[in-house]
Amino acid sequence: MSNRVSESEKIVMEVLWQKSPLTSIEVVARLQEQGWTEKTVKSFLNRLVKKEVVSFEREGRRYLYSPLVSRETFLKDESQGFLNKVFLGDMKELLATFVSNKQLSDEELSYLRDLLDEDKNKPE
Amino acid sequence: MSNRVSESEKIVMEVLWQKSPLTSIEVVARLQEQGWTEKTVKSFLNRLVKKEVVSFEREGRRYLYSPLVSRETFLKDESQGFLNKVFLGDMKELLATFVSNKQLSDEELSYLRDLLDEDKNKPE
DNA sequence: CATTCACGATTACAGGCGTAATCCAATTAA
DNA sequence: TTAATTGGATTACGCCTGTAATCGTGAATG
Repeated sequence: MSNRVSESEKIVMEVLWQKSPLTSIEVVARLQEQGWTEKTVKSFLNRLVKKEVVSFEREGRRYLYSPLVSRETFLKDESQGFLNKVFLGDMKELLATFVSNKQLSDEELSYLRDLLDEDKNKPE
Repeated sequence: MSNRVSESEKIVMEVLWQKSPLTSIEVVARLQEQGWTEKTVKSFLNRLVKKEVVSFEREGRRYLYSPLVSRETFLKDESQGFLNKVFLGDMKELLATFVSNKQLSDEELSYLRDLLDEDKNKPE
């Protein structure tokens, strides 16, 4: 099992989810525009490997890093955790909070309706 | 401004949101069933006061604690933060993740539809 | 009054996190 | 071949968190 992925670590994961495998230099390149230094990114890659959410294979003296968990799995787990921790598992309250409070644009609302309609017709 | 409320600290907030003001002993009472010791709860109350999310007033030698932020505000902020950090602000992806993956029961689905219908008829 | 409680305040301490700097071995350049 | 470079591994370090223990003071008790 793997330890939790922190907020900043997840930003690194995001890069690898976009494209992988990548060398550390490539990951650094994609992150330093956002103010991250090479050292910091390398540290994160190390921790992520230790946490077993990122793997690597040697390519000469470099490593090629890849995510070990999919973004979908990660998002699903995070969502479940958020629901449980913040909303005490009360899905309705979570939905109400997102839907009201104008946190949804008209377009998002209609998108959501479509989602629900699809879901309604879904077998099982 | 106030520092972030941690996960465990939020559990203490939850108690105060249910009823307040409460003395520390009362908060302890409501939490030790869940394995928290008196010392730990007191520490959390202290930190929450320092973080300016809980206030107190003296009642003799005791303190009466009250939340300074409402549960609604807190949930809304947390939701916004979650959306931004985990889903990179992509509300549609968040919704899709919750709606699909069978994270919604039939009842929650119909509740959500009702919410949307209400919202549709809402002025502004 | 002297001693003991009760309670909040202060201090503790290990592990995680953000953010690197330093170390070391392999590689490439001089 | 020796020096400089490169890249991962190890170490650092202060702040936050979870989880208390100890301190100090005022109150209750003997």
